Order: sequence, then structure tokens, then C-alpha cells
Amino acid sequence: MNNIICIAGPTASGKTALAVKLAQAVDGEVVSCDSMQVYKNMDIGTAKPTTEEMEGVPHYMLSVAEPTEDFSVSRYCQMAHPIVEDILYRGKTAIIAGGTGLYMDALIKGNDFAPYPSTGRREELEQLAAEKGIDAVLEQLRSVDPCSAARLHPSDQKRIIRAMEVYLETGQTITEHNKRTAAIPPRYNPTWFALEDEVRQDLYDRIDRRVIGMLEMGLIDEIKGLLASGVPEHATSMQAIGYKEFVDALENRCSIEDATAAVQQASRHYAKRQLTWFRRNSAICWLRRGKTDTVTEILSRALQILRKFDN
RNA sequence: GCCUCUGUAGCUCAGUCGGUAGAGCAGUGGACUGAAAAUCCACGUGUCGUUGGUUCGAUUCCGACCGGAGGCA
Repeated sequence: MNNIICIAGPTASGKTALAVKLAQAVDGEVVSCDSMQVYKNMDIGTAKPTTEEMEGVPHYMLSVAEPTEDFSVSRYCQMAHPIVEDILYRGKTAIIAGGTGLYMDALIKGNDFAPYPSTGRREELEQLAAEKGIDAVLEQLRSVDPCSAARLHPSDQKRIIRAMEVYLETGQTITEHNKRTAAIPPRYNPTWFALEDEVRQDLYDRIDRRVIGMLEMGLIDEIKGLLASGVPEHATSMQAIGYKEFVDALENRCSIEDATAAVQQASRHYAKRQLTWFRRNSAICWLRRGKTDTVTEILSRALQILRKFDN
């Protein structure tokens, strides 16, 4: 049996429960792949698995960063790679489960993200964009990396700045960098699973209910605690869905009711984007989830597929 | 009971001085290589409440009826 299994899928699709059950069935350990569950003290709003939900199965990459820090794909790979190696070394199965497609792909492919010192280039570029418009940055990019300038949409400020930043920081264009990393063979060859509801509305209903549940579990107090402990309103961690909206409510920019609806809406949009990301991965075995399917039923289907790959 | 306003896309509404209509949101699809729960792109036919009338032609004008909101008794 493949000793690396990926479990992907949109938010609230049942990844956490499936990962635990699968781990128990194949002697595995879970490596979370979630860009927001990495932060400490952000438990309710990120739907981080509780100790009870883990059922004794070891979990990694949860609560590994301070909410005041900026996390990134690069840091994720740096931390998660040795953990996966250790699980494999001990003869266990690594179950990589989560909804952050970029992180999961990078970990599996073994993308190289060489660290470089932050020199404030990004801030300079952002300032240039703010003063003269993103077109000014796009012009600069066109002169050094016409390929990226043509590829990127003129409105995609974030990627235009990033492309220019890469060149200024490394002397190499992002086009060259991407070309080089794409040529490297993938580090792992996992069995890929992803969860998808047969009826999209079922997912959306579950999302709506989950947000209400988070409120009942004390999400607001969790956010108050984070703000009180000095987490800035604009920290990367506070960009998380369920946090930024209720920060707005706590700052009296909207009502709790409006914020709740905004969280539900943002989560639905996010789930859709996650599905788009995973759909282009042709290696994925989709586990279609009917309205009344239980984790046990989905687990048995996953195990069946795993056995088929064995032969 | 009478008067006024109102009924157009799933929702909120615009509009057609009479030539069968368009925004935002929702929804759907897509992109994505160091912020990714981020960022960005594309996609708009619906008995214009129902039914008569006027008209070459009505969602638009007129009447009646059926919803909704408000006012007067």
C-alpha cells in the first residue's frame, strides 16, 4: 500500500474525520495541510481538530506558528517535509489532509523555495502601486520579464508585485524560476483522494450550519482574545475567513448578523475555489459524497481504491 | 370601503417618451509556484403579476382583477 495518502477537498467536506479513520485503518499519522490551522489560538474558527476528534491519532502541522507571524508555503514545506520523512522512516503511512491546495502540491512536488532576506522590496512596490497605479509596476515587469507581464492579468496586483519582487530579490525572473522547478520530478507519488458532495447545496448547507456552530462554541471570545493579546487586525492570520468578518463586527463596522452572513458567504466562495484547484489534479480519486453517506461508508470506498492500487 | 404607491432575473432594483429589457448581489466555470481561508478573470431569456382594450406592434398607454405597502374613514 502506498505509504503516502493525500486527502483534499473543500472546507466542511469531512476531511478531518476521514483522515482519522483512514489513519486507524492503515497505521497512519496525519499531517495537516491548512494555511490557517498552523496558527496557535485559532482553534474554533479554523475548525482545527480537537483532541477528542483526533482519537489518539498523531497530528502534525497544527498550531505551529504564532498568529502574529507571517506564515507561507515555503515555511510549510520546510516544516512538513521532515515530518513526513520521519513518519515514513518509522514505517507508518503519512496522511496529508487539508484544504490548502497550494501547500499540498508544493509539499508533494518538493518545490524549492530558497529563503531570501526580506529587504522591503515588496513594500516599495506596493507603495509604487498605491501612488502611480499597478500599471507602473507592470511596466517595470514588462522590461525584465515580458513573459510574466503578458501572462498575468493587469488587475492581479498581488501576482504582478510578487513577480517583480522575485526578480529584484533573486536576480532571476519568476518565469525562469517556475520553469526550473517544473522540470524537477515530484518528490512523492501519493494516492490522492478528494471529497465532493454529489449535491453542491449539501456542502453549502453544512457550511452555513458550521458557522453557526462556531459562534456557539465561542468564536467571538476567541477573536477577542487574539486581539487582546496583540494580534494586529491586518496580520495574515486575521485574513482567515471567520476572523476578518467578526473583527469588523467587533470594531462596529457591521453587525454580528451581517458578519455571520459574510462568513457563510465567503466560506461558500472559498469552497468553490478549492474545488477548482483540486479538479485540475488528474491523479485525484474523487470520493463522491451522498447526502446520507457516513464516514464509515466513505472510508470503505477509500480502502477499496487503495487495495486496487496495490495490485 | 375609498385614495395613493407598488408588482421586471433566485434576491434588491433600474429601464423602455410604445419597437419583447440590464445592473449589483447570489449562482456557475476558470486561473493560481514564497500573503493562497489570499489574489484575479469570465458567464445575464426573464410568461416584465393576470386578463381585456387601444395600436401595425404593449412589459411600456387605458380598464378590470389578483398580490404587497402606506394613508383616510
